[in-house]
Amino acid sequence: MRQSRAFIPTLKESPADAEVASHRLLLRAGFMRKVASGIYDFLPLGTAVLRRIMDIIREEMKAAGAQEVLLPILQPRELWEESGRWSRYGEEMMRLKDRSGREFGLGPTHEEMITDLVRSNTGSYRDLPLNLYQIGPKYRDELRPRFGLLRGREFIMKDGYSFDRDEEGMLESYRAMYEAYGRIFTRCGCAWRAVEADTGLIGGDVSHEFMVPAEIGEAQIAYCDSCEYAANLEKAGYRRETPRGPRPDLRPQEAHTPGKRTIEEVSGFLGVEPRMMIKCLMYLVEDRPVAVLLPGDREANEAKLARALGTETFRLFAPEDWERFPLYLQGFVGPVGLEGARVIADQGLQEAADLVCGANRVDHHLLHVSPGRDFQVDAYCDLGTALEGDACPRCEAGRLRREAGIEVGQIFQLKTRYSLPLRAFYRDERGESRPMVMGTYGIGVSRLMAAVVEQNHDDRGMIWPEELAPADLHILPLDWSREELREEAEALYREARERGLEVLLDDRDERAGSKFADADLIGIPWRAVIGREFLKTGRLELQARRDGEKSLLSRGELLERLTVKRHPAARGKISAG
RNA sequence: CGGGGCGUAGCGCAGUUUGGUCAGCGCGCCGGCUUUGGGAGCCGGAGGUCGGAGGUUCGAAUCCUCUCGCCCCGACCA
Repeated sequence: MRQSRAFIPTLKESPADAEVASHRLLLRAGFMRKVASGIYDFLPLGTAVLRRIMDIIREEMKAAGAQEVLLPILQPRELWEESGRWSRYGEEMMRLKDRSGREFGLGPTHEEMITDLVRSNTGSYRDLPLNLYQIGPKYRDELRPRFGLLRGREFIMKDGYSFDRDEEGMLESYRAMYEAYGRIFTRCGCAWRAVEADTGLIGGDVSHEFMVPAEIGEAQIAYCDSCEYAANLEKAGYRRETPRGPRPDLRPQEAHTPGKRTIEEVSGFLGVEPRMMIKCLMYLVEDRPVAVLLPGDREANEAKLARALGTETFRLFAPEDWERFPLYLQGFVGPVGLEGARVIADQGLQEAADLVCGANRVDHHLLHVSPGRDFQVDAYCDLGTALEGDACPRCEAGRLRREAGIEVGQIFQLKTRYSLPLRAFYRDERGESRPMVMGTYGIGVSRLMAAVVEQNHDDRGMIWPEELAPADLHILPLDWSREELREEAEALYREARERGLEVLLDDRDERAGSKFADADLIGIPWRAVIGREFLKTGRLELQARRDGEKSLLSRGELLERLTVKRHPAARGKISAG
């Protein structure tokens, strides 16, 4: 590609509304442009990178036995009624009507569509297993699109679905996808981590997320510094230490705590460590009050709470709830003598003794309280959020660490979550009808592109990993008006392309500084500089974008070196478009 | 949806408090000359219904009302 004719509108200044590196650099380097909140055009360079990511995905999917399909974005309401998600998906689904009033949704995901396709075209155990995937745009009307490609309303996604005869088969499909995902993210130049993930109430019981560590990541993960354990914070377990005070023999005793409502205030006032207190949170669960108990130093984890309660319709008491239930005194609620509320407690309190909690009387707390003896608990569950430094739930020695990450993929063991309601059945060897056992596997393709930039940039621009770069070589003749330089650049351009390299030739009549600045911004991994050195010695300068390392080479040596570096499989078929 | 902020040329911004030489600056763009290893200099030029609608006024980018869009924080989130 000749840069003079390429559509690469770079910007010297950052657009004002770009906060994170990937967003800012992708705009500045002319890879994309914003159309509306959370909606972007991909320009030629951005498209080239997406194409390379998709090529990697296609190769790995093919190797893992999956077949590519392409399903409509426009999905009829009736299908979503069948799975119950037309109403459940809520405002996040973009909806529209055709001229005759028929309703459609723009696909946020394709479980219904794929299940419909498979159920009506497979009937026998001989048709299974089946693993289908597609790559295309998805639509989610996010409450708050942000960070450019990291949370958009229209984005490119690879979504895949496996259909097996039974659970063992599904586990096999799941494992194959897990491994393929690891290869994909590695080839994309990412440091990544697979973590155990929450499935919500929808997706069966086992799920993994693939996380790319990044400061600006919206997901929080916990991992063990000693073993392989890693989990989304919503799911992360930890080994509990039971808080037991020195006097479990004493009976509860009231203490005057004037105006002390928070754990911190009471702890300071009474000189008791937060972990020796009972945090009592009032939740409104399906319109009824529930008391949620935790050790005083723990935050409640609402994803875990949803699982424990078996519903997602709950909220922490709001001001109007405190008014509606005047029996409960904000700041002084406690489980002892609490009336009219279910009580669920974190497992960490199960064997605890001699703690401090609210007395259900204004300005008073209770000392020497022991669960079980002084109050009843309806259920003990895992409700707390893991903290940095907690003991690992899997191994003896490990401590948990926390990290922020960008979720670039997630895989689910769906089992029969969709095949039952959508009646995707097959006949087994004995002619009996059985539901297909499914898995679903997603990769945020456009988000992955942004995640790669978050991990691969410096203050001057992006630094593309070789497999994803929009080109393999960037040729910079520093003075286009000098014929010798021009001729050498043209020769290199021609010969590099003959060797199957994708090349960007900066044939613009620009000054050296501008060419360097744009080249740094765009981030093609290898740069051939043709300038002063060539005029003096006939050598070219090969520079690595990542570390700036330079070597002086003849044209032939330079070509040889790059041809060897080039990944043989992924190149050469990208130039269309 | 709650809180905060912002819409003025392709991009970045000043001007709005106090209505009247306020249609401006830098970058970019076009033309010319000089330059040419890290975003050059000089000269000349094009480009804006000041987000939109309505109102107040002799007069509105500026004041008022409504509206649309965008960003940040929060709530929420396969």
